Amino acid sequence: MAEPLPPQYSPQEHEDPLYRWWEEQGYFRADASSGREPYVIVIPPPNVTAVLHMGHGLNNTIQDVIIRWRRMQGREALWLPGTDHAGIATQNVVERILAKEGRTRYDLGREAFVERVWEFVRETGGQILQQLRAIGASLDWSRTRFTLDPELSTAVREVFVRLYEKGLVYRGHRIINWCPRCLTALSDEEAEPSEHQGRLWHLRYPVAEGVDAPGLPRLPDGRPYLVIATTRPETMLADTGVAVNPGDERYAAIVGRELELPLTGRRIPVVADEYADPEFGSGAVKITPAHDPNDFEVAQRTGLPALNVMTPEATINDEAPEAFRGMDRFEARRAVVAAFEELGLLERVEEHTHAVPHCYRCDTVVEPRLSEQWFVRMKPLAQPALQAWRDGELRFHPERFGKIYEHWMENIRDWCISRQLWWGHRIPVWYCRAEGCGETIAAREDPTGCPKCGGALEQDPDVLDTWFSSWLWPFSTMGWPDEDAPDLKAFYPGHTLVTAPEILFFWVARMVMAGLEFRGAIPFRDVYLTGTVRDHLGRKMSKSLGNGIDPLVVKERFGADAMRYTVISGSGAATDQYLNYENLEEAFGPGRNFANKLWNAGRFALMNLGDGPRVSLDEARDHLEPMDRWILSRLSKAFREVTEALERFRLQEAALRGYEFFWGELADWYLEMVKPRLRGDAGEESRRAAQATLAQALDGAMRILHPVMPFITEAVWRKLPRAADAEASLIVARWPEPRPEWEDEAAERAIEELQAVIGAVRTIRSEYGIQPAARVPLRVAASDEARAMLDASRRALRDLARVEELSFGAANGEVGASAVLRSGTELFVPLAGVIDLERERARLRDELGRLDGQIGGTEKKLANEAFVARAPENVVNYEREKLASFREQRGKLAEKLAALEGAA
RNA sequence: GGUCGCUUAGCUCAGCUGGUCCAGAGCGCUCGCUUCACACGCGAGAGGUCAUAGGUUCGAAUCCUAUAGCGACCACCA
Repeated sequence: MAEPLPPQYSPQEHEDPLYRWWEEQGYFRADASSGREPYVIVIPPPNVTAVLHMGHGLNNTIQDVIIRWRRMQGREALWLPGTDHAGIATQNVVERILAKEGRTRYDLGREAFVERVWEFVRETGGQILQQLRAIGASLDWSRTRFTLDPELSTAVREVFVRLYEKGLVYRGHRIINWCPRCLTALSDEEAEPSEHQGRLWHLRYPVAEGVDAPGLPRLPDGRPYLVIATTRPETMLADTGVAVNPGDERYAAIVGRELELPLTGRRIPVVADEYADPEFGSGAVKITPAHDPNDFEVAQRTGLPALNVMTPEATINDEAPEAFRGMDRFEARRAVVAAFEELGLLERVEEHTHAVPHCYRCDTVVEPRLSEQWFVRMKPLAQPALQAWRDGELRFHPERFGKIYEHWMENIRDWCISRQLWWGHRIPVWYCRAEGCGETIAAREDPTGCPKCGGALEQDPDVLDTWFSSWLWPFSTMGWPDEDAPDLKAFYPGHTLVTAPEILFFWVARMVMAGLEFRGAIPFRDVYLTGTVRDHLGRKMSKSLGNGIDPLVVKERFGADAMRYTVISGSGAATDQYLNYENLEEAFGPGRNFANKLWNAGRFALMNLGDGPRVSLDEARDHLEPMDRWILSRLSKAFREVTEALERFRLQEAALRGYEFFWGELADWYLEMVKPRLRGDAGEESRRAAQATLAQALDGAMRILHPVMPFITEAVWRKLPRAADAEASLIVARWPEPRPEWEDEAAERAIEELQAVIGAVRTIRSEYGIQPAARVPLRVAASDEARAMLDASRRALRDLARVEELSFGAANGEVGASAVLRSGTELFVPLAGVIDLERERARLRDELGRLDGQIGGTEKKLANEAFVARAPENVVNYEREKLASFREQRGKLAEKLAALEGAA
């Protein structure tokens, strides 16, 4: 037979055509009317501007493994794809492009800018979906969604209006996180704290003229003063009070009196509030209601006014003294400190490390700012979502994330959902402009006039937080709010969500809330949290560091299967994975090698299983040998273990178990043992039994490995002789169930004994340098049971251990090497005639002599007091270790020599 | 500051409810192999005080306590 296939698997040749074929055959498409039990995963929609990176590679491979497995189990499997419009992120990208043209979004105006973003999205958006095809993701492309699709926008609007009508959406003046660069509000989750080496300035506020303040320290001019501490001195310009603890004796006398706020000429009162901690600093705290959330609350309790001294860009506005107007906030900080110092009002400055929030999109320092925004009241939504977890309906993998979820849910705060952006879902709220009307309406359909007075309406200029559409994703993608939509009925609620722990609060928790609120059911039962892909130095992979790995480059060099195997076998749930971007071979070579191993098993099958239909196991049943029963037993157990691992979301374990079965059991042992039978050495019946078993084992191995390595397994599987009832494609082939009737403990023990004997003989061969081609005699002393097992396996022993002749009985004063197995079986390999004893003895004596010389030399060196005293400690230790190692080697050599010299 | 996690061969990691793990894999390393599927391979081997100190137990890498180092998340201490 001519060489049928090249000895190296070429993923480039097979992967994309296979994917196209699967897609054309419609295997990815879910049928809402099949009536089969569904299994649903909705993709965490990547940003529409995203390009594939390893994080996506990991996350989507995990989802694909799960969905492929469930599809093979016969479930109506739906994995729904789509992208997120990603408000700030996308707007920023387009603004940067405009900036290169020297323009801003304001130059274009709102309408033209939004159109420009759409253009950008249409041209370059969604390429990540194409890239997901390349790594084998079996997504149902007929159901691709985008968060700004008309249907999804309808859902967003419906939800907003419903919540508004229920009083769960409200507008209010609050301190929010403001990004002075993006010029928008951010949610608490979007303001990311990072450690910052800052300072704590202690400032003196003198009491107002005529206020008596016994017990306070005094300035040189005799006026008493209070000391307050701040990390943001520039905000003192907006102070409207100072708070002390009501129980603080030191300040009891001046509560209700006034202070003179330096630099401003304003007088501000001292108020009593629990917020002031007597233990911290001086116990007095400045209150800046417009620039700090806590101060805002204090002000509400104590009736202090709020004064805003900053523009949206975070420069000082006209509310502040003239000297500071127009300054940037950090410039103002320096100026304020300098002014205090000049006035002798700067008490002291401390170094102070604290967490400063930064914009998660542009990393600008966030400025807390008083402004009017829309909020969702979260407590009523959180309660049932928390209960779902407590009742065990919602599960996290790994479990510990449940507690994190609980903690967040218990301490949930209202969600700021308005954004001062242009790209996104416009807030469906209109204000009546008619004098004295003041009507505000939230509407499902654009209104034409004020329902109350008929006056002209103006729509709220803001858009909704991106996550306000994302939290509806599990059902907005399925036709909601149409409760009769077929997809919604068939595929909601779904089953599993796979995502990064970072967005547990942004997204996961909110989806659970939305699912319960609007559909009365949680959107998924299992939440699998992925780890982070890092480089070999433990850094997150990022564009700016240039330490990323492009999955498509990996695909090109190693194949998508190699990439998939690497990420699945390389990390468990919420466990970070370290990949060296400078050494892709190290990271992905093993996966490629494994794929190649599978390929070659396919070649082997082609050469040995013949062209006809597969020999069935039933047909061969009466001629199965122990090795056949062994591999079938192992196969059944692999089916069970891989399935159990998948059920417990232990994908890594499933992949490694499949690897071990295929390579360590099937390829290393069964394939080798069965070769003579396939050649026909043991007759036609034995040959057919071997063919049937091998076909079965390869078939099973391809099935359990398919979810992890879909391409190579399909490529191999379709080459195997076809069983009578074979499916059209491995992707829809039935997931195998354990076969108790195959499990055979006696066969397993027999083959284990055989493996141990072969291993021992190989060790002896290797140690004595016996020529590979040379065959050795073997004598075994074993229990009757072991003896019977081995006797039945003479052929395998002859081939795998290159044993000339197997006999049973003890050694009898002969020259040779012996070994004792764990089972108690003793074996003896006579060496006379196999190796040139005289030469081997001479060689060993030579080596012994050389070692003795080295040992002597080292001993002498260590006996030298001057050396031990003067040489560095590590050098002396090195010599000692060397000596120990020489002695060990000598011992082994002496043993070998003794064996060669035998009893004589 | 609070909560949680991690610390096992040179490297990256498995070891699930304590007992065939007198510790396993992959990579790397050493030695030997063009053995008729595969050198992206085959065979053999070296290499580990399971972070440290106590404790529970007949028995602990596995449970408990403390300590150290690393990491994550949360947090308004100005």
